[in-house]
Amino acid sequence: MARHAAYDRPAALASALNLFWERGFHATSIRDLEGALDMRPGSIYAAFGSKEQLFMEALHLYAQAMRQRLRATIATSASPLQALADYVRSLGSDLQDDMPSKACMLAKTVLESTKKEGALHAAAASALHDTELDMAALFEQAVQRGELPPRADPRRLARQAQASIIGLRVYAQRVGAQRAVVELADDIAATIERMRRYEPHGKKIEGSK
Amino acid sequence: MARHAAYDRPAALASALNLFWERGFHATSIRDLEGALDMRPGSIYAAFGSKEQLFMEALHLYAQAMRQRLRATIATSASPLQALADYVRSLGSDLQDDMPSKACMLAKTVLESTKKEGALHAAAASALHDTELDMAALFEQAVQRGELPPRADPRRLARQAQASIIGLRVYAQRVGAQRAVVELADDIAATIERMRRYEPHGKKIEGSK
DNA sequence: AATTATCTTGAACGATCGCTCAGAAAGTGG
DNA sequence: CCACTTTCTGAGCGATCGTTCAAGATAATT
Repeated sequence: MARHAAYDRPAALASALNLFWERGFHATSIRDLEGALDMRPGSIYAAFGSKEQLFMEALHLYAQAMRQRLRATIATSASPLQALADYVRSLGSDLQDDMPSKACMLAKTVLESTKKEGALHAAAASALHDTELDMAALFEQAVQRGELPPRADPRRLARQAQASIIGLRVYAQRVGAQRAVVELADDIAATIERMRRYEPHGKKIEGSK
Repeated sequence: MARHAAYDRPAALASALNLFWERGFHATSIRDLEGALDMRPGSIYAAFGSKEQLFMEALHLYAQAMRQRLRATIATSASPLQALADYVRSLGSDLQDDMPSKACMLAKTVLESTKKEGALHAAAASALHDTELDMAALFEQAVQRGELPPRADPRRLARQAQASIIGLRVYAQRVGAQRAVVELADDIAATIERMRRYEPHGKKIEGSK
Protein backbone atom coordinates (compact mmCIF):
# COMPACT_ATOMS: atom_id res chain seq x y z
CA MET A 1 0.00 0.00 0.00
CA ALA A 2 2.56 2.51 -1.04
CA ARG A 3 4.55 3.99 -3.84
CA HIS A 4 7.10 2.21 -6.01
CA ALA A 5 10.60 3.50 -6.54
CA ALA A 6 10.78 5.47 -9.76
CA TYR A 7 14.37 4.63 -10.57
CA ASP A 8 15.80 1.39 -11.88
CA ARG A 9 18.32 0.43 -9.25
CA PRO A 10 20.51 -1.84 -11.41
CA ALA A 11 20.54 0.78 -14.16
CA ALA A 12 21.45 3.50 -11.69
CA LEU A 13 24.22 1.34 -10.29
CA ALA A 14 25.54 0.74 -13.80
CA SER A 15 25.60 4.50 -14.44
CA ALA A 16 27.42 5.06 -11.19
CA LEU A 17 29.90 2.39 -12.16
CA ASN A 18 30.62 4.15 -15.44
CA LEU A 19 31.23 7.47 -13.74
CA PHE A 20 33.35 6.03 -10.92
CA TRP A 21 35.33 3.94 -13.37
CA GLU A 22 36.08 6.97 -15.51
CA ARG A 23 36.90 9.49 -12.82
CA GLY A 24 37.79 7.49 -9.75
CA PHE A 25 36.40 7.87 -6.26
CA HIS A 26 37.74 11.25 -5.23
CA ALA A 27 37.09 13.06 -8.51
CA THR A 28 33.48 11.92 -8.65
CA SER A 29 31.12 14.09 -6.61
CA ILE A 30 27.63 13.30 -5.44
CA ARG A 31 26.42 16.14 -7.64
CA ASP A 32 28.06 14.48 -10.65
CA LEU A 33 26.22 11.32 -9.76
CA GLU A 34 22.92 13.16 -9.38
CA GLY A 35 23.18 14.04 -13.05
CA ALA A 36 24.38 10.66 -14.25
CA LEU A 37 21.79 8.68 -12.31
CA ASP A 38 19.04 11.28 -12.76
CA MET A 39 18.37 10.99 -9.08
CA ARG A 40 18.19 13.56 -6.33
CA PRO A 41 20.55 13.25 -3.34
CA GLY A 42 17.83 12.00 -1.03
CA SER A 43 17.02 9.12 -3.34
CA ILE A 44 20.65 8.26 -3.86
CA TYR A 45 21.25 8.02 -0.14
CA ALA A 46 18.05 6.07 0.41
CA ALA A 47 19.10 3.59 -2.27
CA PHE A 48 22.81 3.27 -1.64
CA GLY A 49 23.61 4.64 1.80
CA SER A 50 26.66 6.76 1.10
CA LYS A 51 29.12 7.65 -1.61
CA GLU A 52 31.53 5.04 -0.33
CA GLN A 53 28.90 2.29 -0.20
CA LEU A 54 27.77 3.19 -3.70
CA PHE A 55 31.33 2.99 -4.93
CA MET A 56 31.74 -0.33 -3.21
CA GLU A 57 28.66 -1.75 -4.92
CA ALA A 58 29.87 -0.43 -8.26
CA LEU A 59 33.27 -1.97 -7.65
CA HIS A 60 31.76 -5.35 -6.92
CA LEU A 61 29.68 -5.14 -10.06
CA TYR A 62 32.77 -4.30 -12.07
CA ALA A 63 34.77 -7.14 -10.55
CA GLN A 64 31.98 -9.57 -11.23
CA ALA A 65 31.72 -8.51 -14.88
CA MET A 66 35.49 -8.64 -15.34
CA ARG A 67 35.72 -12.08 -13.83
CA GLN A 68 32.84 -13.34 -15.90
CA ARG A 69 34.51 -12.14 -19.06
CA LEU A 70 37.69 -14.01 -18.26
CA ARG A 71 35.76 -17.16 -17.46
CA ALA A 72 33.71 -16.83 -20.63
CA THR A 73 36.81 -16.61 -22.78
CA ILE A 74 38.27 -19.62 -21.04
CA ALA A 75 35.12 -21.63 -21.62
CA THR A 76 35.38 -21.20 -25.38
CA SER A 77 38.85 -22.66 -25.70
CA ALA A 78 40.17 -26.18 -25.41
CA SER A 79 43.60 -24.99 -24.30
CA PRO A 80 43.91 -23.00 -21.08
CA LEU A 81 47.01 -21.17 -22.27
CA GLN A 82 45.47 -20.34 -25.61
CA ALA A 83 42.39 -19.09 -23.81
CA LEU A 84 44.45 -16.70 -21.73
CA ALA A 85 46.32 -15.50 -24.80
CA ASP A 86 43.02 -14.95 -26.58
CA TYR A 87 41.74 -13.04 -23.61
CA VAL A 88 44.75 -10.73 -23.66
CA ARG A 89 44.35 -10.15 -27.39
CA SER A 90 40.67 -9.38 -26.99
CA LEU A 91 41.60 -6.84 -24.35
CA GLY A 92 43.93 -5.18 -26.80
CA SER A 93 41.12 -4.79 -29.31
CA ASP A 94 38.39 -3.70 -26.92
CA LEU A 95 40.58 -1.13 -25.25
CA GLN A 96 40.21 1.00 -28.34
CA ASP A 97 36.56 1.71 -27.65
CA ASP A 98 34.97 4.55 -25.79
CA MET A 99 34.74 2.81 -22.46
CA PRO A 100 34.58 4.87 -19.27
CA SER A 101 38.24 4.10 -18.83
CA LYS A 102 40.69 1.79 -20.52
CA ALA A 103 42.42 1.01 -17.27
CA CYS A 104 41.25 -1.59 -14.80
CA MET A 105 38.97 -0.05 -12.19
CA LEU A 106 40.38 -2.40 -9.56
CA ALA A 107 43.91 -1.20 -10.25
CA LYS A 108 42.75 2.43 -10.28
CA THR A 109 41.09 1.91 -6.91
CA VAL A 110 44.12 0.18 -5.39
CA LEU A 111 46.27 3.10 -6.47
CA GLU A 112 44.02 5.98 -5.48
CA SER A 113 42.50 4.78 -2.22
CA THR A 114 44.10 6.11 0.95
CA LYS A 115 43.92 4.93 4.53
CA LYS A 116 40.68 6.83 4.96
CA GLU A 117 39.05 4.60 2.38
CA GLY A 118 40.69 1.42 3.52
CA ALA A 119 37.58 -0.58 2.75
CA LEU A 120 37.81 0.36 -0.92
CA HIS A 121 41.45 -0.64 -1.08
CA ALA A 122 40.70 -3.95 0.59
CA ALA A 123 37.76 -4.68 -1.70
CA ALA A 124 39.73 -3.90 -4.86
CA ALA A 125 42.72 -5.88 -3.64
CA SER A 126 40.52 -8.80 -2.78
CA ALA A 127 38.86 -8.79 -6.19
CA LEU A 128 42.27 -8.72 -7.87
CA HIS A 129 43.30 -11.62 -5.69
CA ASP A 130 40.25 -13.60 -6.80
CA THR A 131 41.12 -12.99 -10.43
CA GLU A 132 44.64 -14.07 -9.70
CA LEU A 133 43.32 -17.31 -8.24
CA ASP A 134 41.22 -17.86 -11.37
CA MET A 135 44.32 -17.49 -13.48
CA ALA A 136 46.32 -19.74 -11.20
CA ALA A 137 43.65 -22.41 -11.65
CA LEU A 138 44.00 -21.92 -15.38
CA PHE A 139 47.74 -22.46 -15.26
CA GLU A 140 47.20 -25.46 -13.03
CA GLN A 141 44.95 -26.88 -15.71
CA ALA A 142 47.64 -26.22 -18.26
CA VAL A 143 50.10 -28.19 -16.17
CA GLN A 144 47.72 -31.10 -15.83
CA ARG A 145 47.06 -31.11 -19.55
CA GLY A 146 50.75 -31.16 -20.20
CA GLU A 147 50.87 -27.73 -21.81
CA LEU A 148 53.31 -26.68 -19.14
CA PRO A 149 56.07 -28.68 -17.51
CA PRO A 150 55.12 -30.15 -14.13
CA ARG A 151 57.56 -27.92 -12.32
CA ALA A 152 55.79 -24.77 -13.48
CA ASP A 153 54.35 -22.77 -10.60
CA PRO A 154 50.75 -21.77 -11.41
CA ARG A 155 50.57 -19.14 -8.68
CA ARG A 156 53.66 -17.34 -9.86
CA LEU A 157 52.65 -17.54 -13.48
CA ALA A 158 49.26 -16.10 -12.57
CA ARG A 159 50.92 -13.20 -10.78
CA GLN A 160 53.10 -12.47 -13.75
CA ALA A 161 50.20 -12.65 -16.18
CA GLN A 162 48.10 -10.32 -14.07
CA ALA A 163 50.93 -7.83 -13.76
CA SER A 164 51.32 -7.77 -17.53
CA ILE A 165 47.60 -7.28 -18.07
CA ILE A 166 47.39 -4.45 -15.59
CA GLY A 167 50.44 -2.88 -17.20
CA LEU A 168 48.80 -3.25 -20.59
CA ARG A 169 45.74 -1.40 -19.40
CA VAL A 170 47.73 1.39 -17.82
CA TYR A 171 49.52 1.69 -21.13
CA ALA A 172 46.18 1.85 -22.96
CA GLN A 173 45.07 4.65 -20.65
CA ARG A 174 48.25 6.52 -21.42
CA VAL A 175 48.76 6.42 -25.17
CA GLY A 176 46.58 7.80 -27.89
CA ALA A 177 47.64 5.29 -30.52
CA GLN A 178 45.48 2.19 -30.47
CA ARG A 179 47.95 0.37 -32.66
CA ALA A 180 50.62 0.33 -29.97
CA VAL A 181 48.09 -1.13 -27.55
CA VAL A 182 47.22 -3.91 -29.96
CA GLU A 183 50.90 -4.62 -30.48
CA LEU A 184 51.56 -4.76 -26.76
CA ALA A 185 48.59 -7.06 -26.20
CA ASP A 186 49.86 -9.24 -29.00
CA ASP A 187 53.33 -9.42 -27.50
CA ILE A 188 51.96 -10.38 -24.11
CA ALA A 189 49.73 -12.99 -25.67
CA ALA A 190 52.65 -14.34 -27.67
CA THR A 191 54.70 -14.63 -24.48
CA ILE A 192 51.94 -16.75 -22.98
CA GLU A 193 51.72 -18.90 -26.09
CA ARG A 194 55.46 -19.38 -26.07
CA MET A 195 55.20 -21.13 -22.72
CA ARG A 196 53.17 -23.82 -24.36
CA ARG A 197 55.89 -26.27 -25.16
CA TYR A 198 53.99 -29.43 -24.59
CA GLU A 199 50.91 -30.74 -26.30
CA PRO A 200 48.08 -32.23 -24.30
CA HIS A 201 48.89 -35.79 -23.18
CA GLY A 202 52.51 -34.99 -22.65
CA LYS A 203 53.66 -35.06 -26.26
CA LYS A 204 56.31 -32.44 -26.95
CA ILE A 205 55.84 -29.91 -29.68
CA GLU A 206 58.94 -28.37 -31.16
CA GLY A 207 61.90 -26.64 -29.55
CA SER A 208 61.38 -23.10 -28.41
CA LYS A 209 61.41 -19.96 -30.52
CA MET B 1 68.00 44.84 0.48
CA ALA B 2 65.29 42.70 1.81
CA ARG B 3 64.36 39.54 3.59
CA HIS B 4 65.32 36.01 2.56
CA ALA B 5 62.89 33.18 2.20
CA ALA B 6 62.78 31.12 5.39
CA TYR B 7 61.94 27.82 3.72
CA ASP B 8 64.21 25.50 1.76
CA ARG B 9 62.52 25.27 -1.58
CA PRO B 10 64.04 21.97 -2.72
CA ALA B 11 63.28 20.41 0.67
CA ALA B 12 59.73 21.69 0.56
CA LEU B 13 59.32 20.30 -2.94
CA ALA B 14 60.61 16.93 -1.79
CA SER B 15 58.09 16.91 1.07
CA ALA B 16 55.32 17.77 -1.34
CA LEU B 17 56.47 14.96 -3.60
CA ASN B 18 56.25 12.47 -0.78
CA LEU B 19 52.73 13.52 0.13
CA PHE B 20 51.48 13.65 -3.46
CA TRP B 21 53.11 10.32 -4.23
CA GLU B 22 51.42 8.70 -1.27
CA ARG B 23 47.94 10.16 -1.58
CA GLY B 24 47.62 11.32 -5.16
CA PHE B 25 46.50 14.69 -6.42
CA HIS B 26 42.86 14.76 -5.39
CA ALA B 27 43.30 13.28 -1.92
CA THR B 28 46.04 15.75 -1.00
CA SER B 29 44.73 19.08 0.21
CA ILE B 30 46.58 22.35 0.51
CA ARG B 31 46.05 22.13 4.26
CA ASP B 32 47.77 18.74 4.27
CA LEU B 33 50.66 20.33 2.44
CA GLU B 34 50.80 23.24 4.90
CA GLY B 35 51.62 20.72 7.59
CA ALA B 36 54.06 18.66 5.55
CA LEU B 37 55.97 21.64 4.21
CA ASP B 38 55.65 23.68 7.40
CA MET B 39 54.58 26.58 5.26
CA ARG B 40 51.56 28.82 5.37
CA PRO B 41 49.29 29.02 2.32
CA GLY B 42 50.59 32.41 1.27
CA SER B 43 54.15 31.14 1.13
CA ILE B 44 53.16 28.00 -0.71
CA TYR B 45 51.39 30.01 -3.38
CA ALA B 46 54.23 32.50 -3.59
CA ALA B 47 56.71 29.65 -4.07
CA PHE B 48 54.79 27.29 -6.31
CA GLY B 49 51.85 29.12 -7.83
CA SER B 50 49.05 26.66 -7.33
CA LYS B 51 48.32 23.14 -6.18
CA GLU B 52 48.47 21.90 -9.76
CA GLN B 53 51.77 23.63 -10.48
CA LEU B 54 53.23 22.24 -7.28
CA PHE B 55 52.10 18.78 -8.22
CA MET B 56 53.61 19.23 -11.65
CA GLU B 57 56.98 20.21 -10.20
CA ALA B 58 56.86 17.25 -7.84
CA LEU B 59 56.00 14.96 -10.72
CA HIS B 60 58.95 16.19 -12.73
CA LEU B 61 61.23 15.66 -9.77
CA TYR B 62 59.92 12.14 -9.36
CA ALA B 63 60.35 11.34 -13.03
CA GLN B 64 63.87 12.67 -13.00
CA ALA B 65 64.82 10.56 -9.98
CA MET B 66 63.22 7.46 -11.43
CA ARG B 67 64.97 7.90 -14.73
CA GLN B 68 68.29 8.50 -13.03
CA ARG B 69 67.93 5.31 -11.05
CA LEU B 70 67.37 3.27 -14.19
CA ARG B 71 70.34 4.89 -15.89
CA ALA B 72 72.52 4.34 -12.84
CA THR B 73 71.72 0.65 -12.77
CA ILE B 74 72.44 0.38 -16.45
CA ALA B 75 75.79 2.08 -16.04
CA THR B 76 76.99 -0.55 -13.58
CA SER B 77 76.45 -3.50 -15.88
CA ALA B 78 78.26 -4.67 -18.97
CA SER B 79 75.17 -6.33 -20.36
CA PRO B 80 72.10 -4.21 -21.14
CA LEU B 81 69.71 -7.08 -20.56
CA GLN B 82 71.34 -8.07 -17.31
CA ALA B 83 71.17 -4.45 -16.22
CA LEU B 84 67.45 -4.33 -16.82
CA ALA B 85 66.96 -7.62 -14.99
CA ASP B 86 69.01 -6.28 -12.09
CA TYR B 87 66.92 -3.15 -12.07
CA VAL B 88 63.71 -5.14 -11.83
CA ARG B 89 65.12 -7.26 -9.01
CA SER B 90 66.25 -4.17 -7.12
CA LEU B 91 62.72 -2.82 -7.46
CA GLY B 92 61.38 -5.98 -5.90
CA SER B 93 63.63 -5.52 -2.89
CA ASP B 94 63.17 -1.79 -2.42
CA LEU B 95 59.41 -2.00 -2.69
CA GLN B 96 59.40 -3.53 0.77
CA ASP B 97 60.43 -0.30 2.42
CA ASP B 98 58.30 2.44 3.87
CA MET B 99 58.24 4.62 0.80
CA PRO B 100 55.40 7.08 0.29
CA SER B 101 53.91 4.57 -2.10
CA LYS B 102 55.13 1.37 -3.68
CA ALA B 103 53.37 2.15 -6.91
CA CYS B 104 54.83 4.37 -9.63
CA MET B 105 53.69 7.96 -9.20
CA LEU B 106 53.55 8.38 -12.95
CA ALA B 107 51.18 5.44 -13.30
CA LYS B 108 49.10 6.69 -10.39
CA THR B 109 48.84 10.10 -12.04
CA VAL B 110 47.92 8.66 -15.42
CA LEU B 111 45.13 6.68 -13.79
CA GLU B 112 43.72 9.34 -11.50
CA SER B 113 43.92 12.49 -13.60
CA THR B 114 40.72 13.55 -15.35
CA LYS B 115 40.10 15.93 -18.23
CA LYS B 116 40.16 18.83 -15.79
CA GLU B 117 43.79 18.07 -14.98
CA GLY B 118 44.79 17.24 -18.52
CA ALA B 119 48.20 18.81 -18.01
CA LEU B 120 49.00 16.32 -15.26
CA HIS B 121 47.98 13.41 -17.41
CA ALA B 122 50.06 14.67 -20.28
CA ALA B 123 53.11 15.25 -18.09
CA ALA B 124 52.94 11.81 -16.53
CA ALA B 125 52.34 10.15 -19.89
CA SER B 126 55.24 12.03 -21.38
CA ALA B 127 57.57 10.99 -18.58
CA LEU B 128 56.54 7.38 -19.00
CA HIS B 129 57.20 7.71 -22.70
CA ASP B 130 60.69 9.00 -22.00
CA THR B 131 61.40 6.03 -19.76
CA GLU B 132 60.09 3.79 -22.48
CA LEU B 133 62.52 5.36 -24.91
CA ASP B 134 65.38 4.78 -22.46
CA MET B 135 64.46 1.14 -22.29
CA ALA B 136 64.11 0.90 -26.04
CA ALA B 137 67.63 2.26 -26.35
CA LEU B 138 68.76 -0.39 -23.91
CA PHE B 139 67.20 -3.15 -25.99
CA GLU B 140 68.72 -1.62 -29.10
CA GLN B 141 72.11 -1.87 -27.43
CA ALA B 142 71.36 -5.49 -26.62
CA VAL B 143 70.66 -6.16 -30.27
CA GLN B 144 73.88 -4.49 -31.34
CA ARG B 145 75.86 -6.47 -28.80
CA GLY B 146 74.31 -9.65 -30.04
CA GLU B 147 72.43 -10.40 -26.86
CA LEU B 148 69.23 -10.33 -28.87
CA PRO B 149 68.60 -11.53 -32.40
CA PRO B 150 68.71 -8.76 -34.99
CA ARG B 151 65.02 -9.13 -35.70
CA ALA B 152 64.07 -8.20 -32.13
CA ASP B 153 62.03 -5.01 -31.95
CA PRO B 154 63.46 -2.75 -29.20
CA ARG B 155 60.41 -0.52 -29.06
CA ARG B 156 58.02 -3.37 -28.51
CA LEU B 157 60.28 -5.04 -25.98
CA ALA B 158 60.51 -1.77 -24.10
CA ARG B 159 56.75 -1.48 -24.00
CA GLN B 160 56.41 -4.98 -22.66
CA ALA B 161 59.07 -4.47 -20.02
CA GLN B 162 57.48 -1.25 -18.86
CA ALA B 163 54.05 -2.84 -18.65
CA SER B 164 55.48 -5.61 -16.49
CA ILE B 165 57.25 -3.17 -14.20
CA ILE B 166 54.15 -1.04 -13.72
CA GLY B 167 52.16 -4.19 -13.07
CA LEU B 168 54.77 -5.26 -10.53
CA ARG B 169 54.44 -2.00 -8.68
CA VAL B 170 50.65 -2.11 -8.67
CA TYR B 171 50.99 -5.59 -7.25
CA ALA B 172 53.36 -4.31 -4.58
CA GLN B 173 50.84 -1.63 -3.64
CA ARG B 174 48.16 -4.27 -3.32
CA VAL B 175 49.63 -7.13 -1.33
CA GLY B 176 50.91 -7.18 2.19
CA ALA B 177 53.40 -9.99 1.67
CA GLN B 178 56.78 -8.72 0.53
CA ARG B 179 57.83 -12.21 -0.44
CA ALA B 180 55.31 -12.42 -3.25
CA VAL B 181 56.61 -9.09 -4.58
CA VAL B 182 60.17 -10.37 -4.59
CA GLU B 183 59.06 -13.52 -6.36
CA LEU B 184 57.19 -11.57 -8.99
CA ALA B 185 60.14 -9.27 -9.56
CA ASP B 186 62.36 -12.31 -9.84
CA ASP B 187 60.08 -13.90 -12.41
CA ILE B 188 59.98 -10.74 -14.50
CA ALA B 189 63.75 -10.43 -14.29
CA ALA B 190 64.13 -14.07 -15.26
CA THR B 191 61.92 -13.51 -18.29
CA ILE B 192 64.23 -10.73 -19.38
CA GLU B 193 67.31 -12.85 -18.80
CA ARG B 194 65.75 -15.67 -20.79
CA MET B 195 65.74 -13.46 -23.87
CA ARG B 196 69.50 -13.33 -23.70
CA ARG B 197 70.35 -16.13 -26.01
CA TYR B 198 73.45 -14.65 -27.49
CA GLU B 199 76.67 -13.59 -25.88
CA PRO B 200 78.34 -10.33 -26.78
CA HIS B 201 80.26 -10.59 -30.07
CA GLY B 202 77.67 -12.86 -31.55
CA LYS B 203 78.70 -16.06 -29.86
CA LYS B 204 75.74 -18.21 -28.96
CA ILE B 205 75.24 -19.39 -25.43
CA GLU B 206 73.23 -22.52 -24.94
CA GLY B 207 69.84 -23.49 -26.32
CA SER B 208 66.87 -22.11 -24.49
CA LYS B 209 65.59 -23.49 -21.22
C1' DA C 1 68.09 53.87 13.94
C1' DA C 2 65.32 54.68 10.01
C1' DT C 3 64.05 53.13 5.59
C1' DT C 4 63.04 49.87 2.34
C1' DA C 5 62.03 45.63 0.25
C1' DT C 6 60.64 41.21 0.76
C1' DC C 7 58.63 37.37 3.22
C1' DT C 8 55.37 35.28 6.53
C1' DT C 9 51.11 34.99 8.57
C1' DG C 10 46.37 33.61 9.17
C1' DA C 11 41.76 35.24 8.67
C1' DA C 12 38.52 34.81 5.39
C1' DC C 13 36.55 34.54 0.58
C1' DG C 14 33.37 32.03 -2.58
C1' DA C 15 32.79 27.47 -4.16
C1' DT C 16 32.04 22.97 -3.46
C1' DC C 17 32.02 18.86 -0.66
C1' DG C 18 29.08 14.74 1.40
C1' DC C 19 24.91 14.52 3.39
C1' DT C 20 20.14 15.44 5.83
C1' DC C 21 15.38 16.18 6.35
C1' DA C 22 10.86 18.48 6.23
C1' DG C 23 7.44 18.87 3.02
C1' DA C 24 5.39 17.84 -1.57
C1' DA C 25 4.05 14.14 -4.64
C1' DA C 26 2.30 9.73 -5.87
C1' DG C 27 0.83 5.08 -5.88
C1' DT C 28 -1.98 1.51 -2.98
C1' DG C 29 -5.80 -0.47 -0.41
C1' DG C 30 -10.21 0.41 1.60
C1' DC D 1 -12.58 9.66 -2.53
C1' DC D 2 -10.07 9.05 1.41
C1' DA D 3 -6.44 7.39 4.41
C1' DC D 4 -2.08 5.52 4.42
C1' DT D 5 2.52 4.51 3.23
C1' DT D 6 6.43 5.19 0.73
C1' DT D 7 9.21 7.94 -2.42
C1' DC D 8 10.88 12.09 -4.36
C1' DT D 9 12.43 16.76 -4.03
C1' DG D 10 15.65 20.45 -3.25
C1' DA D 11 16.92 23.87 0.04
C1' DG D 12 20.38 24.00 3.01
C1' DC D 13 23.47 22.04 6.86
C1' DG D 14 28.42 22.18 8.59
C1' DA D 15 32.83 21.09 6.81
C1' DT D 16 36.31 21.55 3.76
C1' DC D 17 38.13 22.91 -0.67
C1' DG D 18 41.75 26.02 -3.32
C1' DT D 19 43.02 30.55 -3.05
C1' DT D 20 43.77 35.57 -1.83
C1' DC D 21 45.46 39.52 0.57
C1' DA D 22 46.04 43.07 4.10
C1' DA D 23 48.83 43.37 7.94
C1' DG D 24 52.75 42.12 10.69
C1' DA D 25 57.58 40.44 10.88
C1' DT D 26 62.30 40.40 9.40
C1' DA D 27 66.51 41.19 7.18
C1' DA D 28 69.45 44.20 4.16
C1' DT D 29 70.70 48.91 3.03
C1' DT D 30 71.40 53.75 4.12
